[in-house]
Amino acid sequence: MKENFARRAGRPRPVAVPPRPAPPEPAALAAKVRTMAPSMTRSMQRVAETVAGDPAGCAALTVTGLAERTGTSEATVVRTARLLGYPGYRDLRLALAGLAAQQASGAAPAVTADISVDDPLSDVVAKLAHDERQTLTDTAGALDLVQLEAAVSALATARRVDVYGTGASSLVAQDLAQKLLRIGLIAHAHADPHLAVTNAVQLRTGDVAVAITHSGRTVDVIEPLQVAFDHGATTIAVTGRPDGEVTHYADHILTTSTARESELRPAAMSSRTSQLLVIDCLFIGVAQRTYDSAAPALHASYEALAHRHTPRER
Amino acid sequence: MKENFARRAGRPRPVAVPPRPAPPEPAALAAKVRTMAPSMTRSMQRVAETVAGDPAGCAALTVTGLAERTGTSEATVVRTARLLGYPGYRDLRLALAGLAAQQASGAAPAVTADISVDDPLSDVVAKLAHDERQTLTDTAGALDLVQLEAAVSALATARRVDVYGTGASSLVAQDLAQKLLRIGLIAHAHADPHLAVTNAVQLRTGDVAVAITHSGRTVDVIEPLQVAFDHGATTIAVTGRPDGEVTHYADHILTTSTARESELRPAAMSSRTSQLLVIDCLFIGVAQRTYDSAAPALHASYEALAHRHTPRER
DNA sequence: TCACAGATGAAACATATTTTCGATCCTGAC
DNA sequence: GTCAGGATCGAAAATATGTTTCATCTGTGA
Repeated sequence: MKENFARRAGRPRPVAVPPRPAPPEPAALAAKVRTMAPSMTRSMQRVAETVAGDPAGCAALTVTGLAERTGTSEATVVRTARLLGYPGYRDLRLALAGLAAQQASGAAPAVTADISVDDPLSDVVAKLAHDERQTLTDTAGALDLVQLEAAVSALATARRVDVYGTGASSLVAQDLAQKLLRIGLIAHAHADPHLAVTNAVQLRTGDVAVAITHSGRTVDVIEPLQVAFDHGATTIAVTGRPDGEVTHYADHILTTSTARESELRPAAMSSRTSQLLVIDCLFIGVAQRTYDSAAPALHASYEALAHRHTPRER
Repeated sequence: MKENFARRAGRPRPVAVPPRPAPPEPAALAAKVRTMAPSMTRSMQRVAETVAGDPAGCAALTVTGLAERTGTSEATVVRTARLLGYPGYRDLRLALAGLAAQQASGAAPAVTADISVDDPLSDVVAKLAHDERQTLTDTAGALDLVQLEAAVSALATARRVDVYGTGASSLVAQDLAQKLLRIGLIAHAHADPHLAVTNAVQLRTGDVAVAITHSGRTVDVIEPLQVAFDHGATTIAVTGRPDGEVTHYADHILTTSTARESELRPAAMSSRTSQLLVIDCLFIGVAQRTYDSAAPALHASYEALAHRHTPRER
């Protein structure tokens, strides 16, 4: 377009700045259409209305397509675009795409409902993602930084770390243990309650036991924690119920948040997300405090895994 | 080429999914760039980064302009657009305009600084939560619903389900298996690659094998999936690399998103979040389709656990 | 070092947009 | 009624833009 002017300038014409009275608008396009409508010719009005009525659809059309759809010609479409303040149809189209995107992103609050049996998969995905995001926000907001700090300090200096979790929480427990192992700590996750208790007996002052239970009332997790507590270990509870029985034997309590649940959305989902966030915070905190040993350890474990991958493709 | 490989592995596969199911995304473009970046050539990466970094600016450029700005050629720009899932540059440009509009209209601009060694814990919590939220949004936006639907259908009617995952992904694999078991499916997670292969041999048509690997190149996971594939099972890959080797043996590919990573924030974190979301979607989808048997099963497993909790307090 | 596969850009080619220009349609005067 | 003058409009030419081809280049493994 710049080029157009340049080339066209076959005649002297000094440096006259083009009129350009209206800068291209972002989204107030419908308004513009309404203001301009009276000064438009019939065909142009048809184009303008079509465009204002279905930005998304029109953004997908070429000049020719839009001309056909409105029963006019390409020239008219371009003229309309000019009248609306754009240098040409191309730019109108771009603005249209923007408008469509805005409309689409604005029209997404309908996912707060519960997941039901006949929801299409697209809704399931949106709702799940939304819920988990909500859970993360809640958890992060409710985390007690003082408790977290204390828990991190205990872990960072621990001689040995035991983690207890059953059912869905056992995966979280394993995750924590795996991560701590990777930065050189001696950590173990116990899913079997008997072994957990057996091992808890070994713990003493300076060791750390972590119990992960959403309900705060899971016997299989409370028992080993109590044993560890009684043997002098520092105990940490990660639970959704800061008043649950598990907290009786916990030096530090980290509260995970609870989201609304339903038949199709069992507790495991959002509580797991919440627990994992807490675990990650613990891990990063510990890694920071033991950075000198953690960094090489992380590197080493990465290197060790490399050969388990097929050679690069590309 | 994906399709080629699948076919080459030679076995009568009835209805293949349409070759180009990837629909152009509206706004989850930065995410797409990140997932695809590793499989891009240098010049293409330059283009992708430029585009992701300044959507508004790039939307104003023509192919030639963008080629100049990135120091590449028009051909490369078009190739990049194609790789990102658009039919051509024109459509990428349109998407860019949409993205720019969304960003401009107050949508949260990415303010993610990296986590560093001396961040206070409060920052760590906030950054982690923010990142995971971002990951969820990206994953949900990039999930291919057609593939998801197909995967769900396969799982819902499966005689038996095997899930493969190693390292951090093994936890996700276990999670999926646990969940499916709870709604009455016969599912098993294999962390040991030998046992996984041994068991994969048992699979046949009507069975389903799921491989979970972020890198898409984890041998221990690819091998059992290939065995399952060769034995006629329906295979599903949950991976962050839609072009990884694992996809050669996958009937359905579910792409997890990749977030920026750093020393203190190992891959495991956001990829795990992403994988779990996908897993949950699969689970809910299956539960919906098998509702009549799933609902009582869920209830039964809940009841069975009740006595493992201490009697209600308060 | 060589051979090869893949990456890259210049230029040919195809498509989309803009402009030109003549046909048509309206309006109002006679 | 009809005719002049001007506004409106679209077909098609002219131009810009996007896409494809193909030869060259670059890096990699034997």
